[in-house]
Amino acid sequence: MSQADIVFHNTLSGKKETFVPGNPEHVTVYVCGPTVYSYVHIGNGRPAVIFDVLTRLLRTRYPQVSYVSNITDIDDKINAAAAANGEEIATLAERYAQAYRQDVSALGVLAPDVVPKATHHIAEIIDMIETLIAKGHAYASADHVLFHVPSDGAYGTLAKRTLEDMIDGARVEVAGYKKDPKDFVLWKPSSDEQPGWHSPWGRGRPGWHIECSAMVKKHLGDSIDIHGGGSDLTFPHHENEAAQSRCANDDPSYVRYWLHNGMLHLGTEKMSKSLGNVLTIRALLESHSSEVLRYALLSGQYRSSLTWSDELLAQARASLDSLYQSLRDATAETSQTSADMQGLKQADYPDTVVAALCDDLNTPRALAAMHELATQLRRATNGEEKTAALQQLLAGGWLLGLLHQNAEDYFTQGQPGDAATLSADEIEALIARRKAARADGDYAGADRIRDELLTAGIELEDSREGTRWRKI
RNA sequence: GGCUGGGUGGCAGAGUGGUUAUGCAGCGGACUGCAACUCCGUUAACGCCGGUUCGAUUCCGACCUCAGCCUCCA
Repeated sequence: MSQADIVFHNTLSGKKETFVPGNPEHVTVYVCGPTVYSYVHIGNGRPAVIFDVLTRLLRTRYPQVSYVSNITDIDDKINAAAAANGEEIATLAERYAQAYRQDVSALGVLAPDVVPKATHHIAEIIDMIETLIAKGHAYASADHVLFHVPSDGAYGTLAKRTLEDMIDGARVEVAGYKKDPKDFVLWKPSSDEQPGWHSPWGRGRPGWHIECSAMVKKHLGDSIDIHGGGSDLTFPHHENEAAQSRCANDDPSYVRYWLHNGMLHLGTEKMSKSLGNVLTIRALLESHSSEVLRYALLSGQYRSSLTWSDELLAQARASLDSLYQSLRDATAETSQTSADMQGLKQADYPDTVVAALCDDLNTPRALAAMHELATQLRRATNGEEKTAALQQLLAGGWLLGLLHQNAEDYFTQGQPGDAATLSADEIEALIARRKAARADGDYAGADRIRDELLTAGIELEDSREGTRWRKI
């Protein structure tokens, strides 16, 4: 019984294509991470979460998946930030690199197999630049090394624009040392204050794009299956990266599937560091649970833009609550969470969720399927049905990186920013007093206690088994 | 200006040439001392104008409009 093909929208063709790995025994994935000179914003979290779901899916199907996601730790903005607060450049970059790992880890993102950094790959970068020069695709000029764009016949095929298109509204600086205005920097000289490494072209540092080419080659090879990143990286970053790699590697199929996620918006505009309209993950975690943030990120298909707002977060929380509510009813006797569902057989993951994800990571459809599974679980009339539905729901939760908390804890521990101030013991004591009042027929007194709790952010749910509570 | 991708019910967001997801919210009912939870039922949509078709939200064309990239950006 063969299962559904995985289909991805490939930026290269502009179409959905069936995913056929170069080597089904070993699938290779590379995703561009952030440049670390400040805390990352929630927009940076989107590719981290999306491609986390991608690798979770791939790993249910392929025996080996190598996932590499870099951190850019050499960049003029890093230099500027370090200079601004009198800090060592490497210290600042490392501090924010660690913060990035913490932030995306909080979003439930599993660590990639390798998280390479540009500064640890200077030798590989220099090697690749030398190769490009030797093959006539790059040249040294005025202490710089430049990639000669017209030397690559395939240039522009990713971003789908011709050289003529680019000359039209070009805002490129016309540096005198460039043979062609579109030529871009592979290596540039450093002043004494700037970080630099010795090279055949003097002390200097790499340009932006070459690090990814070098790190992909080192960790995954000359040709890989999937390369992901934000849609704003398509041009020039990925176009340039692809040009470098295919010219240096003699392999025209540098990347078989290019996947680009859409941007997060704040209001009508893209969330962007340069515009300054960003919400850091760190700040959001002060008033929202990390899982709500992840749910919100998954509530839109990854290629579309997603407008980030308080309403989105409120709806994400309400929706996640409803999934946990069905788990709470079902998991009284088990401590299982989705974290226990890693590494199941393919067939043990729910078909509907898998099918949605196989269709170009359609996470909104996958979430819809999760809610349908939750409904099945609530409707289950016997233990067998209930167990089966529970397993399905939790297994789907694993694929999406949701439902890893114990349902009871989810509701009683509350979330950052909740109004609740009472301790569990105080709440239980009030519930006991209310129970006594009800037993005495003192409904007015019982309701007073319930209202008091509600004011304190605690909602009660009565059932035959007793009264339970949740923070709201 | 060039290139790319959108405009779906109160909100978010899938999908489809005819039976019209899912979540939140709303409405009616059941349950409850009353609520909450849960269950049952239910309202409501496809930017605009043409075309193709027995039939289009779905295909084609024009238009309006929004966003992204063309500079650092996930």
